Amino acid sequence: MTGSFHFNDVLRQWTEVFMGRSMRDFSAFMRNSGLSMPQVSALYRLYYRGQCGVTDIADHLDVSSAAASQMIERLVQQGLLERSEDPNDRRAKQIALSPAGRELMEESIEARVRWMAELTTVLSPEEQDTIVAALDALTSAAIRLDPYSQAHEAGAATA
Amino acid sequence: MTGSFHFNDVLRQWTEVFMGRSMRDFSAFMRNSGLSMPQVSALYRLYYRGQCGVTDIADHLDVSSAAASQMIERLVQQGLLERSEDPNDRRAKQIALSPAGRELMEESIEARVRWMAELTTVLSPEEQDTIVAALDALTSAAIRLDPYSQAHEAGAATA
DNA sequence: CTGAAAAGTTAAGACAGATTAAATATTAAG
DNA sequence: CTTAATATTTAATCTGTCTTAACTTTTCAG
Repeated sequence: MTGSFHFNDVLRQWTEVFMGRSMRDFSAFMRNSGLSMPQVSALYRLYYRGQCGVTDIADHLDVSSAAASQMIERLVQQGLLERSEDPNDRRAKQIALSPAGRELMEESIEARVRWMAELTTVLSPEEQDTIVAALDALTSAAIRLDPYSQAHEAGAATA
Repeated sequence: MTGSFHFNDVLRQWTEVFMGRSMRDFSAFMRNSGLSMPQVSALYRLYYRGQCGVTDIADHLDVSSAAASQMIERLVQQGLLERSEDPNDRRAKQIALSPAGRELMEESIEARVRWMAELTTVLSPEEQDTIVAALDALTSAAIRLDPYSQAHEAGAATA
């Protein structure tokens, strides 16, 4: 049986290492893309939950709808978002990732995947198997505890 | 043998889930603490590598030293950093986390640890053991590939 | 139809953070 | 000692983001 002392110890070490690296890379990503934290947060929100309205973004970022509107406008001009009228309620706008915006999000996730993959190259096949099993278990646990963890599908539901 | 297709698939799913959650929490952390991305990045840099000069921070953030100086000034005023004269070179300043700053960093890491720990509560003891083994292997791989991944010790080197 | 509520945009003002250029203080070279 | 280089700060300016307030358009309740 693995003592819970050891367990938390391992968890903390991994988290420290992972966060240290992620922070560096993420900071560089933001500088390279010229995006601010609220902008990135909005893009991720759209990546994970799909299209939504200006007010949804504002609520998510905890800012006024005016602020969200302005920020979205800049992202639209940069070609990362698409804004269209909601056919069911013409007061509302539908905000969604543009193909370029989606690509940006995918690339930022891919960078993290690449790092993890690189780590495993220095590990034995047995350790790699262990990692697959562990991450698989963690993923399903995360989705069980918070179904919104799953990324939103890209294309429309072509029935 | 675990096929590499399966391996990358598992890696990507975990990364998506993990990043989605981290992004939400991290964004909230920044809003709650009132910090910007460059500020957080600077604080992490100091947490992981310890005290350094203004120019080091500037290089790390890829901004001018004037920008770093101004940003550090705000963080000093907020009580998160301490700035002192370098006794060996009185042109230079030594920037370090204040106790409050260190506490803030530790708390942000702790939040991530808690989330991971919470995930494991819905898993079996066997899965938990697998996770310990996997994260342990990943941590050592990360440190082997990039020794700077390890966090800097808090106290001075006594002895 | 009329008025209230809702969704978003626009405008004006404040602040953070970036840049460049100039200034200060200290160190290093000759 | 003088000059050049280094480390940081200050000033002026620009951009981005936030807020509040005012405004438009559309929806919904009577």
